[in-house]
Amino acid sequence: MSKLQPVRGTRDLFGEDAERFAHVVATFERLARAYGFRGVDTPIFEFTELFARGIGETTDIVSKEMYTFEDRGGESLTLRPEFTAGLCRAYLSNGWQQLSPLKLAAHGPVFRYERPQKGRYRQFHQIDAEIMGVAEPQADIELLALAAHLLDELGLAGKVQLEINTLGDTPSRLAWREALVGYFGRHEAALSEDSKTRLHKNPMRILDSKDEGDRALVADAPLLDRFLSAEAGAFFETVLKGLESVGVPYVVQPRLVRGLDYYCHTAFEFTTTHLGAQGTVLAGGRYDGLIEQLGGPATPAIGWAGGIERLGMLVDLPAAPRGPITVVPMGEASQLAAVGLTARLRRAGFVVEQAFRGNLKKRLSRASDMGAPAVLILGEDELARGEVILKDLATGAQQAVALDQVETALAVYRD
RNA sequence: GCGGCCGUAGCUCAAUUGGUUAGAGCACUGGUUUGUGGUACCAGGGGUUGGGGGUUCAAGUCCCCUCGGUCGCCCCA
Repeated sequence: MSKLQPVRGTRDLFGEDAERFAHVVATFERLARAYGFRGVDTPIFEFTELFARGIGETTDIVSKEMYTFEDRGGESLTLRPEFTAGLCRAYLSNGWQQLSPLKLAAHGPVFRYERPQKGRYRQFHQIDAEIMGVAEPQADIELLALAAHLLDELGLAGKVQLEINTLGDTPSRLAWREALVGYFGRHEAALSEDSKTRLHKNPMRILDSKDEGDRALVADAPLLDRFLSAEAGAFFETVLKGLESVGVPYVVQPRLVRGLDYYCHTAFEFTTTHLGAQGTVLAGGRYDGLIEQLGGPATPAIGWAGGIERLGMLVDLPAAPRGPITVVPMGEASQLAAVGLTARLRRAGFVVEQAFRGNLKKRLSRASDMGAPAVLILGEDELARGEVILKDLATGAQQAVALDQVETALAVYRD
């Protein structure tokens, strides 16, 4: 291997990988527009403070996974580990309250310092959808409908499952959390080492543990139901009914929680069993308190993010587009004429490439490799006659075409 | 951050118990055909065996460190 390695956890996107990636993004952007979302781009770095306050100091993401650095002016900056905090900041910075309710769609790189694995990178990419300023469960339903629709369009309907839960409103969540701390605290000795840590940092995560001993305890752990307020319960019911109405299948997963502090009410994950340990492909939830916590007015909001690499690994490769019609000059005098012809055809809207190296065999071979449907051979003889040879590479048939009639003859190869 | 497995040409892989100049297919370049592709045949270029150190008469092969990948944990998209 070369000494020039990419940074650990990063990779170069090219060829098939790039096509899969672009396919996911293009499908997302098309659907987001159809659902009335507006595209937005925010910086890939923000003040560290934003993420620390927004996501939660004790979360793994903030406490050990951020790319944080001091710039030359002495400011502590952080490469974004997720989209939501930055979008909320933009919402407040730009006074987008006036546009509320606001539906936003974004995509781009995010950064987390984790141990890389398949489907897990240090620079990875997300598509992201957020609805800000809507307290009604209709926003939850619409956002989930978009997610499900996207996964359908990507051909993943059979490969993913929607798991959903409610984390309740703040009072119910706090009461539940306290009950969990009490319960697991009484059984602390029996907990796994990881869960002992979770007990103090993020007790709800114990519910997600894969440790067998933990699972036995989790089975008898208090459920949110007991603490769920009537309003929060009704809210969740409405969301579930909405999903049924929209035709989105789901599984209620009472132990589903989220790792970021700002979530409340609806929490969900689309998971797959096709990616090994990296099962989550798209996930999100409601975060009614976040914008206020960042110093803005109380603003209900909900959003999700999907991993482009993970989705890309699951989708079937989109059909390869037809290659370019290839202009093949032979002889020095033809070279200039070919450049002109190529430019003329490109401006006329054709997808055109030139093959100007090697012998004719080589040039045709290259055109063939690129998937060219046809080549235009322009030699000295043809040039003298004011013609070009049009050869169809699928059939092998070729014919002489007057130079000023090329566009017409190529009409059948238009996309 | 923890544990396991792996690392030979651009790609996929060979290389007896450690034993001469590390091989093959695909790809690439040239030729058979100085102007006719997808087939065939011929020839050629390409490697400090991820990197560093050690053991040995001798290391791709054994040991240590390191870098990277991968699987599981953790976490998450």
